Amino acid sequence: MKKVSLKDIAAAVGVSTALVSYVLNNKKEGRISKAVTEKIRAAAIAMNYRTNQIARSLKTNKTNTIGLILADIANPFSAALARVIEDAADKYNYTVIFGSSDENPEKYRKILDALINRQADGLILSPPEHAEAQVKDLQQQQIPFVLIDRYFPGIDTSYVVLDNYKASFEATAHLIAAGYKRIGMINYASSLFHLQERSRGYQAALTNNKISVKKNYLQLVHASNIKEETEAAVENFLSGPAPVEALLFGSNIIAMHAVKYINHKKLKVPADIALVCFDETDAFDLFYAPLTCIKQPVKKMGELAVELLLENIKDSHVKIKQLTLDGELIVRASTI
Amino acid sequence: MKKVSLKDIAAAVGVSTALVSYVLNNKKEGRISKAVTEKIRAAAIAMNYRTNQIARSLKTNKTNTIGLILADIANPFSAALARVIEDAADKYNYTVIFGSSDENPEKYRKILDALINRQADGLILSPPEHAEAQVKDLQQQQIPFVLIDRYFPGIDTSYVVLDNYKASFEATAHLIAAGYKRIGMINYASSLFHLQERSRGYQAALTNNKISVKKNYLQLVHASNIKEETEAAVENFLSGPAPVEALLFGSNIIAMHAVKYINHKKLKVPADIALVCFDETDAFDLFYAPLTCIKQPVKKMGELAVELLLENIKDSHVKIKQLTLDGELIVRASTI
DNA sequence: CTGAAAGCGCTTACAG
DNA sequence: CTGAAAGCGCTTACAG
Repeated sequence: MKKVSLKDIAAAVGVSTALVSYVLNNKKEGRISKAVTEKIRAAAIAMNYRTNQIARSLKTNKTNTIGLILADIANPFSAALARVIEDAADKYNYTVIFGSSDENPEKYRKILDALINRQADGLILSPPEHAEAQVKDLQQQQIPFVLIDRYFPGIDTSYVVLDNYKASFEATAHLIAAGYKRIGMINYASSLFHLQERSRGYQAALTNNKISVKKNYLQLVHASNIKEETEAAVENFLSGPAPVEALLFGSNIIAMHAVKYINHKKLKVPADIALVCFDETDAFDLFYAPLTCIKQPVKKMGELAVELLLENIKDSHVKIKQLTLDGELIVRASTI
Repeated sequence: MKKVSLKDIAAAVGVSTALVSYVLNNKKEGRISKAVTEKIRAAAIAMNYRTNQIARSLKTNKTNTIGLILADIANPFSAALARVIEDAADKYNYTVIFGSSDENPEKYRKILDALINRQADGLILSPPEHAEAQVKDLQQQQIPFVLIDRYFPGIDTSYVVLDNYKASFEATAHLIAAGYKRIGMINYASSLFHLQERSRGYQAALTNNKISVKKNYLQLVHASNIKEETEAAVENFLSGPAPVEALLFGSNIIAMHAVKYINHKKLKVPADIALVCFDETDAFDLFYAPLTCIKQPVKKMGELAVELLLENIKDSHVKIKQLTLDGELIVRASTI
C-alpha cells in the first residue's frame, strides 16, 4: 500500500499540489476559497494523509530534530536528563534522537556523525574525554550545539553544567562542620574538567579549614574497572594507623560500589564512617542511613540546554551562553 | 558556510554527481577507474563531505531509523530496555528516535505520529491502555512494528514479552514453599494484559496450593496516585485480625513505595513480612534485606525486538512472531 | 568506464 | 484566488 502524497490529494480534489500544501500548512489563510480549503482538508483526512517529514526537511533544511549524546542512557542521571530534554524538546515540537557514548571517544564520534548526517537541527552533548577536536570541529562547521554536564575550559562554547567545585566544596565543608577531620574522597581518574573540579572543591574545603590535605586521601578510580578499584580504595582508606572518618564520592556509581563494600565489611554509617555523594539516586533511599548527597538541578539543566540550543538554531549569531548552576546539598542520615 | 554536496565534489573533481555517488557508496566497484576513484575520495575528505541522509532517505525510502516508545525513559526498566535496543539497533546501523508515553494514550498517539511522519523504518512500542485502535491502524498501514513488554491479546501482532503469568505464579509459589500462608499482592489497576497476568498468576498459585484466595488480598493501585494508594494498601494488609505475612509487588515502583512505608512503620523484613517484587532495581541492593525479585530478561527482550523488527522491515510478508520469555526468580534476603 | 536525466515528496517565489 | 515550475541532495536505471 503506497503512502498517500500531496499529489494524490491534489489529483483527488482536482487542484495543484501547491494549493494542497498551502491549505495543510495553514499558509495564505483567507486567500484560498473556503470551498476548496474544506475539500482539501476532507480529502486529506479521508485518505489518511501524513506529511512526509523527510521530504519537507529536504526542502526546508530543517528536521525539527535534536541529537542527544549522553554517557549512558541506563545510568539514572543520564536517564533523568534524557527525560527532561525530551519533554522540553516536545514543547517546541522537536523530537530527540539519542545515543550513549559510554565515555568512549570512538563511539561518541560515531554517534555524532550519525546525528549530523541525519541533519539534526542541533545537538546537546556530554562529550567524553579527548573530544576537544570534535567540539572544535562542530564550531567550525557552525552546527548549533550546547554541552551539558561538562565542558572543555579551553574551548569557548555554550554549556549548562553544575558548579562542581562549589558543590564539592560545600559537601566537604558540611563534613568538616559536622566534626569530621579525616575526610577522604573517591573520584574518577579522568581528565574531564567537571570531575577535576570535584576533586579541587574537596581539597579547597580542607585547606580552607586548615586541614592538611593528605595526598592519599584522594583516591582515583577508573570507570573501566570501577568495582574493584573502588573497593580497593575503600580498603585503603580504612586500613593503616589513621583510617578515614568520612568519605565523599564523585558519582552515584562510585557511591554504589563503595557503600555495598562498606556494608559488606559491617561498618556502621555514620558511626564508623560518614558518607556524602554526588547525584541523587533512589538506590540509597532504602539504605538504613540514606546518603547525604549533592542533588543536581537536572530539570533546570535539561530545560536550559534545550532553550539555549533553540536560540542558537534560530539565530546562529546568538551569543555563547555558559550557565553554571548550583547543586543542592541534601543532608540525610549518613552524615548526622 | 554551506554544506558540501555531491555536486560540489563532482564540480571540484570534474565528473558527474552519479560517479561521486557510486564511488562514495562503493557501488560498481572495479568498474570505475582507480584514478577517478582516488580523486573523488580525496576530494570528499578534503572538503569534509558528509552524506545528507535526509536526501538519501527521500530517494531510497529508507531512513535507517527505529522509532521507540516506552512508558518513561526515566524508569530504570524502560531505561535498561532503551539502552539494549540502542545497542542492538546500532549493530545493524540503525539509529533510535524515542519518546515516553507516560502511559497516556494521547501522548502516545502524538509520539507515534511524529515517528511515522519522520518515516521511521519500523517501530518498537510499549503501548498504553486503550491503544488497541492505533495498533490496528499500524497493521492496516503496513508499518513494521514489534510490541515490547506488553501486547493486546485480541490483536495478532509480533511481540516480545515476559511470561508474566508464569513469573507471578512462581514468585507466589516460592512464598508458599517458604511457609507463608497469608500472601497479599499489590498490583496496578489497569486493563493492560501483562499486568492482569501478574494478578492471575498470583491467584492461580494460591488456588493451586489449596490456599483460598481472599478477595482483599489483591489490592489494586492507580499509577496516577501511586504513593498514597500503595501506602493505603499496605496499611490495609497489616491491619485487621489476619494481617498478611508476605507481599508480592506488581512493579518496581510499587515496591519502592511499599518498602519505604514498611520501613517507616518499623516492620522487619522478612521477620514481620516477606517481600517479592517484579523487576530488578539496584534501589534494593542496599536495603538491609535485599528483595527477592523477578528479573526480566531485558537484554534478550530488546535484542529480539530489534531482530524481529528488522526481519519485518526487510520483508513485510514475514510471519508474525510472538515471543514470551521466562523471567528469573532471584531469591534474596527478603524471603528467607 | 562514465554521464545525462528522472524522480523521491515536499515548499515557495513568481506569475497571472 | 490558483497553478506551473524550480529545486532541496541524493540514487539509479539507462544509454553509450
